[in-house]
Amino acid sequence: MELEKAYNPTEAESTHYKRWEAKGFFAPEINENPNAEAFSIVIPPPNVTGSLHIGHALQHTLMDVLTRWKRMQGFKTLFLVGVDHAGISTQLMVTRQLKKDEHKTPQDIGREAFTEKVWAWKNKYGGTITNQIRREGLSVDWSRERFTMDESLSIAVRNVFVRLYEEGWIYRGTRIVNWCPRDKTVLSDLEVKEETKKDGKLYYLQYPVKDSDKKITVATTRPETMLGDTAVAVNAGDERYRDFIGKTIELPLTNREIKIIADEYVESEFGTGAVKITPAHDPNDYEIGERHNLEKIVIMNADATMNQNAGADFEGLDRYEAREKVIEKFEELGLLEKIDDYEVVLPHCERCKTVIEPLLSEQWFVNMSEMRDMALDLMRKENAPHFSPQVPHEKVYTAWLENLKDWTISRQLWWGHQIPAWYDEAGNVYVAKNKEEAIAKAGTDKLTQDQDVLDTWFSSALWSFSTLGWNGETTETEDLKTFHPTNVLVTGRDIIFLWVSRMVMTSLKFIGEKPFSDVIIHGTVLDKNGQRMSKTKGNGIDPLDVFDKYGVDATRMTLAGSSTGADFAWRDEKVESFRNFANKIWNATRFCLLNSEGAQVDYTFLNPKEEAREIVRLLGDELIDIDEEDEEFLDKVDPQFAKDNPKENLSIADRWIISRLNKTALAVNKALETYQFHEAVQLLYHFFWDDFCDWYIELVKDEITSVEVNTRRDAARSRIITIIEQSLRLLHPFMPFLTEELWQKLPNTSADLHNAAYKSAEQTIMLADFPKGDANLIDEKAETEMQAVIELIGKVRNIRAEMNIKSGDKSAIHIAANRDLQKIFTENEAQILKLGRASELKIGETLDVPKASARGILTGGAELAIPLEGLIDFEKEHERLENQLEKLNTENEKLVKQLSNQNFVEKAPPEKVKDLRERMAEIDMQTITLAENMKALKQ
RNA sequence: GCCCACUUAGCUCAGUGGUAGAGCAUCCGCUUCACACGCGGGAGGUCGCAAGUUCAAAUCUUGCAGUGGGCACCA
Repeated sequence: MELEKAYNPTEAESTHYKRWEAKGFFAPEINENPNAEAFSIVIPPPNVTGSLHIGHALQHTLMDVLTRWKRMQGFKTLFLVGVDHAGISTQLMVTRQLKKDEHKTPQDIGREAFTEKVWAWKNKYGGTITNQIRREGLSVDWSRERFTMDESLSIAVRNVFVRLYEEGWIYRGTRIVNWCPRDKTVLSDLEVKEETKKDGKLYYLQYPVKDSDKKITVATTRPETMLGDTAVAVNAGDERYRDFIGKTIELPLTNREIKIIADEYVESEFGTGAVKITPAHDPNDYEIGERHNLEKIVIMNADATMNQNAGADFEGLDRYEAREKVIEKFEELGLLEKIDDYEVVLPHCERCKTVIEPLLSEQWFVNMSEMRDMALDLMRKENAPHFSPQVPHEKVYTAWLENLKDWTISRQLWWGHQIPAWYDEAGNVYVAKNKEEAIAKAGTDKLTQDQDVLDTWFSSALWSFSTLGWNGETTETEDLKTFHPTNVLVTGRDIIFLWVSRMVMTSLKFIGEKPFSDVIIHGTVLDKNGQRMSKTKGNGIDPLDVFDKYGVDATRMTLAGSSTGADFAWRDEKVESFRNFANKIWNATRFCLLNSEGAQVDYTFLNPKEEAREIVRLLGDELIDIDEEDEEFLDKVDPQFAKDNPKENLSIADRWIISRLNKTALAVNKALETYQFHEAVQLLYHFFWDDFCDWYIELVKDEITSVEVNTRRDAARSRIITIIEQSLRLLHPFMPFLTEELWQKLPNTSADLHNAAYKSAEQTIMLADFPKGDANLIDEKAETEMQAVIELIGKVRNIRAEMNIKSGDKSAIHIAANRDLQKIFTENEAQILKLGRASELKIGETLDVPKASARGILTGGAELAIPLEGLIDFEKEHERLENQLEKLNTENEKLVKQLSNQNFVEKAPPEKVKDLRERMAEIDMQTITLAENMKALKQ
């Protein structure tokens, strides 16, 4: 079989996903093992209006890696997908569309027609994000796809609302809220973003005191609110104002008189020490107003224009026009003391960036204290959920809960879950899960439903269980039993409060258990200059462009390979290097397939001990007395059998790569267990590229490509192809498309390679058993021996490069070494000759080479020399050796210093001291040899 | 104001109480029959600054500086 010369992701990406989805591989039902342990993840539902951004791609990759990994391990796996109705965003988007297409506002067409339009919009465009999720290769179960406004999820919302209301935790009240004049809705504190405005002003207004020629100066950043003032407050301890307390102010621009009151809140040192009090337009003033029973005058409309309470001169003006006019008038009256430059921090609507107006308004709230305590208890007693990284998220999460305020849940929108509260003609409220029940409660059918909808996060808060079938009426479902609590939630830190904490609270309250065990908080993808990506800056990275350019798998590797939890700057070069890696995998496989005649994927080629155990069984235990832990055990089984059976005839390189493979597999599993995705990526990258491609393939190349047909060659071919097969499995969770594409091409891959839970499924790598790694196959001896070979070849290459020997010129290699090393080098003679581009290898106890030789020192006291008759530049060689000597000396100095420190020798662990002594002995030996070599050069 | 994180090679980032790592970039050499999206070989860091703990600190502690983030805010 011959593959294209380079991996082309497009085709693999378009074919495999369709098949996986069509064959039902993503659904948990594919798992045939009735006792399989469950593993579940729910996706943080992206906005239905949204399209994929790079942050999604990161988050989704991590979830899919975990899911695919667990699925391959035989877990009954559910990766639940769904989208969020995203109240405000969606409503704004459709409103914009309506204006553009029909020049109408939602009010023009009415609530019913408008929501119909939104549904139509949702049905038409809502699939954008889900199609992009398919493009990413996510192994989500589409048969369980959910939408926050699905019937069952909506029922859940209403039931939760009713129950919290009945228990007294949801209430309707009049409070100062965050009002967005542009979206014309209230927002929760979490949807408000503070921004510093450097060119703000602080206005000093003089208020005349009644029956006096005195004036009190108040400072304010929002002078227009003075039209709603109902008091001036000072601190009772403030000498300056003591006599004014209880007196009356004639409030300019209005016909009102307001009192001067004393309140602790006022800090005498700040401003003028006197504060104008506007209870209807400032949260602190509201508090003061409550304490002093002040009138609350609302002076603005929903769009932040002034209303009639502001007076005829101001009614209809925008708040900023009103501000100017108030100042003008104060100036005219001679009551404007001064205007200072002042840095103000203003709340903005997170979505539309409009300055928030604090406004007195009647809204629905949830008092979270009970659920908050449940969540805090869970953290205290079970340390759940476990955040990863734990620092700083656990602390931030806990601190936020501890200071939790009531949650404003009503929104003045039409798109969302309409609040299940009805009012009779007298204005009495009846909260019920539907109109019929409300009628029953009210005893009349003359009811109107509350016009507002719930905060989008109210339904999201139920996501972990509402998606599994719980809706308050149906409270036990098979899915809930099987998949709840979910295992892990992967999300960004910006929604720890908005979503994570609220899911914990509602889940504890309504299901009686946590929604998930672990929370992985991933980092933020920044642009290449380390700046946050934003639409306004236009510095965003479109993942779809990256997919097109480099392939989905390379993108996934890049994302998973970034340090878990840390922010990182996006670099196309990084994706490029993983694109190259994908191509490397492609070509390594291509090479093996070009030489795959007679080969088959067969794991016993990689597990000689397992095979040998079988031999023992075949031969009968009584014939041989062996210890399976014995390193030389294979040889003792039956030397002749081993010789005849190529499966047993493993070279150092074979045992080495098998050892490396198993170490890697063990480490990858461990890394994933602790959510160290980048660690797993590094391990796989280096195993495959450095160990497997750079060394193993090169070492066995001649054997594999031999034209002579024999069982030994075929065994080598099977071995290398089996290593590829195992590597592809390890890589699959990260690079699903490439690995499936190649796996399908390997000889002899079939459903037999599946995890036992998927035996009936059609063959696919995504159901293959994930390699655990076998500690018994780790062969430290082979690794040490291989290290010696690698070191030797490296030294030879180094000499050849530094001495400018042409790659076509072959030279002899002379080696002096002890018996152990001699044996290793002899066993690998062919490979050393090939990779060292050598004509001959002379191995002995001592070196016997001409003066015109380049020398090298190896670990373990071995030396090597390359005779370079006529080629050697003595000056250059001397310099090269001098360089090496210098390095050794530097290291030696450190060691001498350390080892002559009595404290170190006495207090450091003996093993450490021994290591250093050995290293020093090694250096001594090498130094002597080097010196001799240099001397020899000069003779 | 309070809290937190980060500061390691030119760039982007790993990393562990015990001789500093990767990718990219850079330099040298290779059309070596899987791959130039490649191969081989180099160069490059007193691990932000200062002090402390320790036999030993890039790693732990404290302080400082810079950068970024969160929370709370005074009219």
